[in-house]
Amino acid sequence: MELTVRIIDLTYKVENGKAVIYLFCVTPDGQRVCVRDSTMAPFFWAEGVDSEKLLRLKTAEGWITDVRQEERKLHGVKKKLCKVFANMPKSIPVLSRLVKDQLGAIVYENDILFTRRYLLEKNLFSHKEVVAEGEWIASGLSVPLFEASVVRNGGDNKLGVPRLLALDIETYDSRGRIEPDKNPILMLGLVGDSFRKVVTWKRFSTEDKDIEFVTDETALLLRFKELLDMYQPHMICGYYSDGFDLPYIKKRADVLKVTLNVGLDYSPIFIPEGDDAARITGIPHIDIFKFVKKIMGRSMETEVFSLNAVASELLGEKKHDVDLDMLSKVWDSDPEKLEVYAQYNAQDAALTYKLCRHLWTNMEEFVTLIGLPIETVTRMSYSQLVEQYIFRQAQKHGELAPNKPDDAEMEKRTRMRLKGGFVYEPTPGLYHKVVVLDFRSLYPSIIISHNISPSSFRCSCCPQSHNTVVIAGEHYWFCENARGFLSAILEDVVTKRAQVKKMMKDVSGDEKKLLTSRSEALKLLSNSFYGYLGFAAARWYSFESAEATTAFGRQYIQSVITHAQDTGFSVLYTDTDSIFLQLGDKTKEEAKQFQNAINETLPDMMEMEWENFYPHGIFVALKGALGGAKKRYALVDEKGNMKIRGFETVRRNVAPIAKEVQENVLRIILKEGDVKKAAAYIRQTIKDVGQRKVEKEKMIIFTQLQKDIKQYESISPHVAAATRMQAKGIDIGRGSFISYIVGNGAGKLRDKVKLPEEAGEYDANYYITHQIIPAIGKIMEVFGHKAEDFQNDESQSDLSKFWS
DNA sequence: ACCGGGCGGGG
DNA sequence: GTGTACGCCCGGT
Repeated sequence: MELTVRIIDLTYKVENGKAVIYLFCVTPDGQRVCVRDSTMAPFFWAEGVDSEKLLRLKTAEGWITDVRQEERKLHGVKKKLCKVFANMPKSIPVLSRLVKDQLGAIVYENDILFTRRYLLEKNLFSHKEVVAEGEWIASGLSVPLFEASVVRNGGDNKLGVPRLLALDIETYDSRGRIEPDKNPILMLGLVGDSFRKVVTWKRFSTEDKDIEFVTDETALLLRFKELLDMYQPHMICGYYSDGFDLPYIKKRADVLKVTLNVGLDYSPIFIPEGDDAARITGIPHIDIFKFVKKIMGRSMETEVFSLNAVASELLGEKKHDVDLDMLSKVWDSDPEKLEVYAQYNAQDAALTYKLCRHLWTNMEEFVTLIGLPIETVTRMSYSQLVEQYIFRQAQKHGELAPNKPDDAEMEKRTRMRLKGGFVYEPTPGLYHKVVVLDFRSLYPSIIISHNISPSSFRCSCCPQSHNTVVIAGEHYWFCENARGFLSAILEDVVTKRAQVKKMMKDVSGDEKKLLTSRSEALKLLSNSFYGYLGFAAARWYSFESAEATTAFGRQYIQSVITHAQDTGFSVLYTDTDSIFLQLGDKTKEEAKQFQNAINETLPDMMEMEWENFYPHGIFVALKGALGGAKKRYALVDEKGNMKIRGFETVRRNVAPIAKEVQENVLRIILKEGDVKKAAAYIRQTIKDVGQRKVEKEKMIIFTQLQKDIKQYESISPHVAAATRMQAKGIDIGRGSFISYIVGNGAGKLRDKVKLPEEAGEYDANYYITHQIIPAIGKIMEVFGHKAEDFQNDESQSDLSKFWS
């Protein structure tokens, strides 16, 4: 019979000396089943050795079972190879080493995980339809088992919405230390589809029917298994559950000698070394933290990936505000107060559940793009995603995967330094009628247009090619006849994305969300190709390709600069892929004509886009800053929107008054074009601050403690504030938010720090010289003002009256 | 500038 | 599991 299912997880076992694949699957109606396939043998490739010799090779555990002659390409070059089959996956590293060392052969693809090899060889994709031919057999698993003689790709239909369960635990902790061997799990929160539960083992009165009491920690662990068996999740998720929740649960089960055989094959939770994926056989586990940090983080605002920060940004929802450091004390001596902690626990699980749902389409798009299981894909870095994607395509094209670099090669590669994009430094000043144009996806489009690939680099057929770029006096050219493998793949990704974007125009709702996620996944993938080429550990590493990509990029932007100047535009600033033009006497229409003219000279894949037109903008010098010139400008468009880059307005540890003054100064200059008014406004504000007419609230500096108070060597203002908070009985540690005011008084800054509620008068002089002046100084210097102009005038003498 | 080491998340 | 994260920040030189 035939069975149509979607793979969600897979593993292999050795049975009677043979590797057997177990595919954990979901049927179209949501049943969990397992498909067993014992038809594939592990193999690797060998070059430069004959079959006879190979077949004689044998070790105690491993031997070669078969050798077949086949042809494959490496970087486009055809090779005659031996496909070497072995008795077991684990024999592969041993045997391939012997083949290399004793027989002098070159070996390829001898480090491919067996489950990945299986999916590649059979062209199967996780979460997409697969068809198995075979029959149901007696199952030793907790789900039905199907023995397959054939498993094949069933098309592009995808997994429906899976049954999901989020988990979170609260633990006893002794003075902030996590000691799973000593301290028990106090609460277990589970949230699923119309499912919510907190299990705990100390009784307190509550109205919440989702809170369930058990006798002790052992009972809590057993209840966890029961609930898993009852709910039958397709997947489970947690927040940093690879590094905390699941290892903790596993450890407690070991300590208490509880059999926690939650795997669908009755195996226990598997915790690897380090903080890699915690696994439950047959139930994929997603660590939301990992996926957010590695993949989604790039397109997010937050720099902190705590559950609270991530949930706030993505869901607009926060964790419950409870004092977690008190949990252990409350547990010991005041259990009636435990309810808030149970609610906190449930909320954490709920946020994790919602995040997983929110990010589902993003995760699934990557899964169906790469084809590997969700458990793997959600933990991969960009370069791994690119590599796995290339690997899958290589298979289709009969291309071998190049070997990973050895230690010596790695070292060599890490020392290489890439020259980046071209920056045309702006002259500080106020500018009017600024047009910004930028290249759409500059690097991907260059790689495609110039056929940049290891296989097309310095081909022998077109040395006179005009597809050449010169780097340090050397000619780099790429073939004009044969399509390079990597650039062809990348073109395919970009083309797919264009199709998806086209489709997006005609749909809405869930379908639109799906296509948006697909487009984002394809964009992230295509934008990562360039970085991948220069990534030291990459199989398809090509420093020349990476170098050529940035070199062509510099060439393009420089030619745009020249062209712009020849056309009579004044170039203000450029960086890598964007150019800022001053219109002067010219019109926007002429700038558009210029843009069109540039586009006519560009290859098809490349395009200069109209970013925006800005009536006014200022550019500020950044002398003395580390790392050379940085973007520091402010522009205002016709709708009045300000585009501000590189000013400290965004920084947290600056007083609101300084942010306010800076924003207002930029607004007055950009929108009203009145520098005198801005200067007058600054003088007035400084005067007001000097006379303390500006309210205290605007002087509160807000920051976060990066480590525990004791660990600070020097007492900076925020540490002094933290110490004061601690003295008041507030529990302060790493991550605590600190707010303070610099008060009037003598001595060092740290002696003047006051908490907002205890502060009397603020130190006006400090706020003027250390907050306001730095925020506007660089801007006003552009207009010939010196910082002292604002400090030495009458406001300062007014201020002096208040000095004691 | 260049490196070596340590950390993130969780309680 | 046919393995050995990775990128950033800090402090020292």
